[in-house]
Amino acid sequence: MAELPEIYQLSIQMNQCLTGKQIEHLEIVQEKCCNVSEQAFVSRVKRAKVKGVRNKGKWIIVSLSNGENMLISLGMGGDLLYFELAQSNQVQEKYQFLVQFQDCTGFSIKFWWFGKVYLVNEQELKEEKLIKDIALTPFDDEFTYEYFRSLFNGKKAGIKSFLLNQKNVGGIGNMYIHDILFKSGLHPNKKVSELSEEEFKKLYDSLLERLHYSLSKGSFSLEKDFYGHNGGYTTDDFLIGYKKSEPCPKCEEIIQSIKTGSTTSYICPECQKL
Amino acid sequence: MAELPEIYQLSIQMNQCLTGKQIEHLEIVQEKCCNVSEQAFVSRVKRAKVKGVRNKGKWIIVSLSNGENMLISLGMGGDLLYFELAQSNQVQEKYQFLVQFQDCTGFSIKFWWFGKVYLVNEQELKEEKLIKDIALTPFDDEFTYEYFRSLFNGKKAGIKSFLLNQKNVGGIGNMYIHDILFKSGLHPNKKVSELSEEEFKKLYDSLLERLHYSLSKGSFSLEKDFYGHNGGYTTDDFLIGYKKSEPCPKCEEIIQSIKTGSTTSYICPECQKL
DNA sequence: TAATCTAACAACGA
DNA sequence: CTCGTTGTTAGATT
Repeated sequence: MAELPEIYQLSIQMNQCLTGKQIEHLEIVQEKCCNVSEQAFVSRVKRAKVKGVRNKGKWIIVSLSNGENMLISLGMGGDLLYFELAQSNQVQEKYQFLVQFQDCTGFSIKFWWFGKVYLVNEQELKEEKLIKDIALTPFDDEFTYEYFRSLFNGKKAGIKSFLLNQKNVGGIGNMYIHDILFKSGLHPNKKVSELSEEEFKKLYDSLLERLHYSLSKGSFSLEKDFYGHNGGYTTDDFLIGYKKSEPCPKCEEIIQSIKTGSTTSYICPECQKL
Repeated sequence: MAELPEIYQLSIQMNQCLTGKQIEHLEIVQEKCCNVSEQAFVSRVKRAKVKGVRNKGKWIIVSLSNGENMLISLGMGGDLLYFELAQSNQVQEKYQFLVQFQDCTGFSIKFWWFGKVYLVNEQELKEEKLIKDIALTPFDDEFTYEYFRSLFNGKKAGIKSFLLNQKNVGGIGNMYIHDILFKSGLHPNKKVSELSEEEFKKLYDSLLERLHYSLSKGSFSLEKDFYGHNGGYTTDDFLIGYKKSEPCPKCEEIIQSIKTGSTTSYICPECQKL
């Protein structure tokens, strides 16, 4: 449940808050989350300063002054929280990973289920298979309609499967997708090869509208931002997602939850036909 | 229908017959079969001598004195035939590829569906993706029972799918497999993770027995060897393969043909249970 | 009848 | 709610 709006917001906040800070120490509670040992991790980042923070798809990349990069994936969700020792916002009780800066601030990460913090240098950053093939996100400037449309050339997957594939579009997960498809009038299993130009345009617009709308409200209300504040995009803002058995806001038909491959989908059987 | 016995026999004959001969000219009728143009092919092999011929799985590799290698795949079958100009065994009427040596002998290839003749140097030979991952064949000395048994560690595929995968075992196709599995008492879809040690041993023995037996009879009777002679392993030698509706030689049950994935399988429903 | 690559998809594990 | 790996399947190839 940390998709593009949440991750994007986090990376913006982290970039503003952490840039320039010097790493003092670091704690790895769960070594399985990392690609290197705690010892190696510490020795490679100690005394380095944060050069900047950005996102790539659902990943957060913390670049350091010495060329190292911390790659953070929240997996299925979790809390990535800022703290100030000896201030009101203390370190969260449980966490798997923690960084503390010289000024006694820092951040800790608690994964909900699976998460990762990898350390890679500039060269490894380019080759790291977990992130190298992640596509542009709808928040990127280059994500124009022409670009979006061209992604589909020659493809045959179902539209939901296609959009969730991070090699096609970065940042979309199984939460915002329901409303994006509903607003486009598309069934999750509709083959991309069967979409009309009209449908592609509607899809592009819905995609941007839903994600920007959530971002504008501070992202999802059940996730916390860097400072521990919940977002303002509540379940009331969902159009049909997770609204099983409720009436469709357009046609009053009853919303259904169906199995699409290995994920669940919420659809209006009247508005989204195959 | 050119599997290990046929290909192995061909490569032995070609090695004996062609080694030392110097290439005089070459003709590519269907350029799509090749990875380089006819012009490039000719210039890279002209005047080179045949250093040796061997097989890798179902591929035939003709190595030349100048470091070049011709990689031949008969695909689903075809005729690879020796000729002597001005002798009784003339060039076959239709062919897609032909090599002629200085002594007015040569060979021509007629694919009946898809086939390939690639030209690669020593370096490319190691990297060529079409052949680099092909596993040992049951005719290789290193194909011991211990080796064979170790292939299955941690695997979960169905046994037929596993054996036809050239990355596991080289040279097996959808013809000999029917009798190999029948003789082992194994259903094609049985998971390899569920095989007993007894079954692995029986499988190894059946595998070697069936393939060596065919080779000993000159391989399959509906295929021609390098000199145009048909093999002596006839459909009468099949145990149950292609014998739909006939009685099982062991238990008299009626042989069935079933769909297994995208291939057809012949099984005795009594002797080969899931 | 037969071979293999590819894309898409399902099941499983971490 | 994730993503990678492995295996399966349908389609295409000249």
